[in-house]
Parts: sequence; structure tokens; C-alpha cells
Amino acid sequence: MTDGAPGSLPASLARREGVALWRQIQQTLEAEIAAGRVPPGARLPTEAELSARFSVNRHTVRRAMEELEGRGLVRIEHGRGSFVAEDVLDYRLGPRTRFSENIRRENREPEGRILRIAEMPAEAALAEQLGLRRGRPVIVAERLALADGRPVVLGTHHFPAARFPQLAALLADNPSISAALAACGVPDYRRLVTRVTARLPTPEEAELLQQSRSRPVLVTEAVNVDPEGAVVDVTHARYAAGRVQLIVES
Amino acid sequence: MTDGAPGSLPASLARREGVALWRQIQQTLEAEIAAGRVPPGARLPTEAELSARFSVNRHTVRRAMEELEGRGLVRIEHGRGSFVAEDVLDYRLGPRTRFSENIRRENREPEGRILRIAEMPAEAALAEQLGLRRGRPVIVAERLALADGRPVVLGTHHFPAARFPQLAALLADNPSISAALAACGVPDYRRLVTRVTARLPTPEEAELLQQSRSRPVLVTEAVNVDPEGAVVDVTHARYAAGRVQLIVES
DNA sequence: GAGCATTTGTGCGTATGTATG
DNA sequence: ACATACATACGCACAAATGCT
Repeated sequence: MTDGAPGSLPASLARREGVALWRQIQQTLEAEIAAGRVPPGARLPTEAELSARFSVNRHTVRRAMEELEGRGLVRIEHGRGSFVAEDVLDYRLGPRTRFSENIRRENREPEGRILRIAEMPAEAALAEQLGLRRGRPVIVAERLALADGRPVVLGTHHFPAARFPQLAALLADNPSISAALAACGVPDYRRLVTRVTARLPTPEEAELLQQSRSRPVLVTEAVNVDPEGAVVDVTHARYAAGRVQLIVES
Repeated sequence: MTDGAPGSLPASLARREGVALWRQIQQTLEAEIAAGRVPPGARLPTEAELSARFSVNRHTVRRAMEELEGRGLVRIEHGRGSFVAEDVLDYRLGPRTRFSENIRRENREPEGRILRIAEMPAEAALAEQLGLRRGRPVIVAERLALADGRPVVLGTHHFPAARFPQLAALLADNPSISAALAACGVPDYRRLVTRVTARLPTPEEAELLQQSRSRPVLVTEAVNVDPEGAVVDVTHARYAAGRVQLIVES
């Protein structure tokens, strides 16, 4: 770069006017991003530079940046800098939701990684959802799904162990849930209900999803049934809200 | 008060062990809440008390509390204190989604308040969704919907003005969207698609939803069509994620 | 309404830790 | 090893909202 900083208005702030300084900074930066003065993916000035520009303490800049990150406008990386956020992926939720199809439809490369498989007795609430008696064995599989190598969703799947004895072995071999179920004699299944909420992620979730802790996750809970109506899978999934948008087709 | 604080384990922290102090505090409080040591709705100790208990600076306690609030476990009120979070409302999304029916099904009292009605030319993206030509007049109605007096969702509705000339007047009189559309000759309509994301709220959204700024909102974008398939309404809604859970029925 | 104590919110200055390149 | 840049933590001061007198 031959010339000065990008977006170099000094932007003086109104002190003691009822609006917090950090909020004025957040709004200024937000406007500059929206105006395209800093394009998606581009790096923002460092906290030190911003605190100089606005003549405030670095803490005050950090507060503004945290807000922007939580709102999905920027991404902060430890030791590297802050960057303007990029694209989002459309993820269709419907009776026939399958992860890989969903990702391929968007011209991205799907990938699945099984993080953990365990067998444990069903808790009361889970047993009821699965249509089992409490304490019956359940296979719990934790799986991270990615698109083009970037984490998109972290899913915890619960299967009735009695019905699918070889499921754990199958999943260890091939991380596709639908392939594993097909091999267990369930070539087709359908999603009954999905519950959706949002919250901030736990540290583990943030880590696995490679997402900041101040960015929300979309949380879904889904029940899948076979053509006869028997429950084959109860899934608790956490989507990186900054990278996906769920599409519900009625 | 005659006796000591509730939940009075001093809970010493591990310093310089790789885990941030604020996170240890957050985990301790989270565990105590989960264990029911502080029941839903109950008040937590003040920041000053907590910083004394954990022997840390008040900022450090505040960081932990912010995290808990963002995760939906506590609610912080300026000048009053912090409280353990309470119940959530199930909100069904489906082809026949109607706010008041939805709320009554949960045995709560629905209420709607029109905040703003305006007519303006359609932006490119909106025009396409509504099936109009760009620049055609659109009625924009902003509406806050409540259950038992507590804000649940903030919706921005967009109607083709040419088709519904008296809609603004009708809504000013009665905040029910379905009633207004019925009076305009659309007794029935159906939801086509819904897009769902999550992000932190803007200050205005947080204010209107009476929600903290560090708690996410669920954002939906829906398209409603009449029985002939013509688009009657494009809605952008923001739900208080701490108070609702969206239920998608496939 | 005025005044006051309590409690959360904002901001500064400083120091040190930790990840990245 | 070193510089850069973000992360955590302390201490202090004052602002703003609330509730009580």
C-alpha cells in the first residue's frame, strides 16, 4: 500500500452525550463496513490503531469489536487481527434433510468427522423421545460436519442400540449417518420435528466449530423416524450461526 | 438479613493454570444454578459480593456474568441485580403459523402493538420476493408481539400496497395481521419458506424486546402466499432467543 | 419531588499472558 | 529469539438506573 490507512476519517466521538463511546465506535465501524470501505475478508486496523484513531483506551475499542463480532460482522483471531466477515451457507431443513446433499447443492464439498462414539443408558427425556424404556442402551455419536473444510455443524446423534448393534462400527468406518442407517436396514427416514433456539456456544463448541465465543450458535433438536414411524435417531445439533442460515420449507 | 450469603462455598480459583479466572467463575456459577442452589427467578449475589467471594476484580465477575447471560442462564438488570433465567415458550413454525393461536396454545395471553406503519418504494430484493417491480409501493408495518405482557417477537411486515390499499388503516385499528388480511379479502394464507439465523440484537431490538444486548435473537425471514400462490406478505422477524424456542414441523 | 444508598454500566491506565508469524 | 496483536486481570473513578426514605 502506498497511501495511508483505509477508511481514515478520524471520526471524533461525542463524549458525555448519553451514548457510550464503545457504541459510537461500533456504529462508525459498522457503517464503514456496510459502505464497503472495508471489503469482506479484509483486515481491519489493529486495536491499537483504532484506539489511537478514536482517542480512547484499547478496552473501549475491544468492547466495540466484541459487539461487531457477536453480530456477525467481523471475525477476531487471536494474535492475527480482525477481519470483515464473509459469506453464509444456506442449509435446508425439511423432512428429507441430509447433510451431504445439502452441502453439494451449494456447490461445496461435504465432509464428516466422527469425534466420539459411546454407548450409554438412556436418560428419562431421551428414552421417551426414542420410544424406549429408561435405561435402555443408546448409541451416542458426536460428529462434526464441514463444508469445504470449514466446520458448519456439530451434531450429537442418539440411536437405539438394540435395533442397530453394528452402527458404532459402521460409523467408525464411514462418517455418513444415512449410509450407516442404510446398512442397518433403514434405507429411508424422515424428520418429524425440529426445535430451534439460539445461544452463545460453550467453549468446546466454539473450539470445534472454529468460531468465536461471542458468536451465537443455532441449536436444533430433531427426531428422525423410519417409514413405519419408529424413531431411529434423535439429534441435537449446533450450527455456526455466522456461517449458516437454516431454510425451513413448509 | 441475619445470616450469610446463599450458596456460600468460597470456591477458590486456580490461578495461572491455563484457564481464565472469569471462565472458572462462570463454570462455578453455572454448576450452582444447574444444581438448583439458586432457583429460577431468584436473585444472584451482587457483583461486589461475587468479586469478594472469588477474590477477583469486579470486571472479572462481570465477564463471567456476561457469558452466563449470553448463554441464557441469567438475566442482568441495570440498577437492580442479576437473576436466574426462567421458562421458555414453544413457538410453532409451519404453513399455517398465526401468532395468537400459537400463544394461546401455550395458555398465554397474546398481544400485538403496531410500532410504525409506512409506505415506501420496494428495494430490489424485496420487490423480487413480493413479485413486484422495483420501486412499487410497499406497506411496511413494524409490530411487537407479546405473550402475557412480555415481548416475544419483533416483526417487520411488507405488503404490496397496490393490492391492499386500506391495510395501513386496518392495522392501526387492530394489530392482528391475519384479521387485517382477512378484511382485505385474504381469509387464508400460507407460509412458503422461512429462513432462520441467529445474531446479537441491535440496541433498538434489545430495547424493544426487553432483552439484554448480549443475548442472541433468532432471526426469521418468511414469505406468505395466498391460496392462488400470490405473495401477500414478506416478514422479517426477530425472536427473543431467551424466551422462545421455534418448533418446525415437517 | 428531593435525596440517598445500592447496583450495574462505562472508561482509563497499567501489567502481564499467549498465539502468530 | 523477537516483534506484533489479541486476551486476561487489577484498581480506580464516575455515570446511570433503581428503589427506598
